[in-house]
Amino acid sequence: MGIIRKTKAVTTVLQIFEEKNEAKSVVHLIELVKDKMNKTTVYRILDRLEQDGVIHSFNGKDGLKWYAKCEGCSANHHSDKHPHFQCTECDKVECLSIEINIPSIKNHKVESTDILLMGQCEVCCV
Amino acid sequence: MGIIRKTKAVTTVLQIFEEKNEAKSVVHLIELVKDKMNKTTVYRILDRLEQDGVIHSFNGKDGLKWYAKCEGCSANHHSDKHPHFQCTECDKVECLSIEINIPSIKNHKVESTDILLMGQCEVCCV
DNA sequence: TTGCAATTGCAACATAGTTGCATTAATTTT
DNA sequence: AAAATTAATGCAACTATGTTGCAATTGCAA
Repeated sequence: MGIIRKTKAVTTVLQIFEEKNEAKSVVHLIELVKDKMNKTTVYRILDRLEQDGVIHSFNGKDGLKWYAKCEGCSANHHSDKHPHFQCTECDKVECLSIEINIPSIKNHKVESTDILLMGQCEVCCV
Repeated sequence: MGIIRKTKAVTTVLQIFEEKNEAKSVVHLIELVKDKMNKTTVYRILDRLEQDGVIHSFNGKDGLKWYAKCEGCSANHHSDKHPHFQCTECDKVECLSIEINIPSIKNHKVESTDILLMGQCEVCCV
């Protein structure tokens, strides 16, 4: 169904994604807005925004759900194909615009991929 | 520290992995042995087996933790580098022995990868 | 077989995420 | 501009996954 009404809560969540082009875990998001809304609301807003293709989700290295807004996102073309990078030191997650070539696998039909690269980010690399 | 004693519980868990070369989610494993041992024990045995390199773990598409035993596993060479394939229809997970080439990323140091391919397996492909 | 440390069971806890339902607030209708 | 409609929210209770402390048990070495 997606977003129908632009409420204060929706605006608040969207602002967080617009401020910085960085992925956020749901847990972190809930913490960020805990004075302004209920955690249930956060979960529901994220669902709706994802259905509308405004943001996309993926799993972090800890198994937690992360969300990010990025260029590739739109209602039709859910950009669930690009890889993500999570820093093992500062935990920051970035969307990568690189293409990773997946060889075809015998008798299998690959429909989507979930690729998380881990290591040291620009800041922690030093 | 790893496995020191070969208890009944350890044997039971190992048998499950030896029977069939297939990955299992922790939830499924707990269900399989729920008459024989406590869930805490299952978690602890899996931890120890992983530390010994007898099995390895990774995240499934649902964010759940999965474990598998496979050729590449050993105490030193924790084969956390190979990709996995999860069927979107029957949920079965397989270890893939293919190599996926990761291009180098500017100012980042990639240390490990977590690659899950999703689609239809051999059986569900028809 | 005895003793000790590893292992297990259990209960209680922690955290992520979901559900039902009454209330509130955007948006549409009049 | 007020009323009506219904999406969105808050709250409490719940489910599921996973962890911890501690007492009881068991594997193994001496």
